[in-house]
Amino acid sequence: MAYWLFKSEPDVFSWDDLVAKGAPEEWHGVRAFAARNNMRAMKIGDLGFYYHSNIGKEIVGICKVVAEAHPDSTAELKNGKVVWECVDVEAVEPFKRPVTLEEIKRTEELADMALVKQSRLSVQPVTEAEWKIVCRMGGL
DNA sequence: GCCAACGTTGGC
DNA sequence: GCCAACGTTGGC
Repeated sequence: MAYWLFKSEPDVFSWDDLVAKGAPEEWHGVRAFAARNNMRAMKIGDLGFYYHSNIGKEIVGICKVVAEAHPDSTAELKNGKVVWECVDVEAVEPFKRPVTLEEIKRTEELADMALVKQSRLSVQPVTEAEWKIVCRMGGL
């Protein structure tokens, strides 16, 4: 099983919105190849952190992949072909306390996280070691 | 296929 | 609100 990190601007679609929905959410709107390729690599059951960008700048909970990559219904075709894809995710569990970007930057073992190194990438891989450390920081 | 220009993201 | 970083687009 692999671990990931999903970024969302909370004023567009927040963790609370995902919880309130109580159903799978299509992770549409990603328009970057690196992020799309990460989604293509996902398998059902993979877990991901849910990160609030811009507002909060913190990891607030854990979600899970419930559908593998499929065409993004909000994207236009290019020359009749699908370019952008997305997975479906569902809320699993909130952090007892959010883990902020600032804390992550202060933590030596997390200095290599994509969140720090490639701040613009909206769907990122997370290593198992990073996953465990952040979960502990989040009170899980 | 390269690379300059442009647009967007996201932290500060 | 600014600006740096970086990914994409499009001309050549």
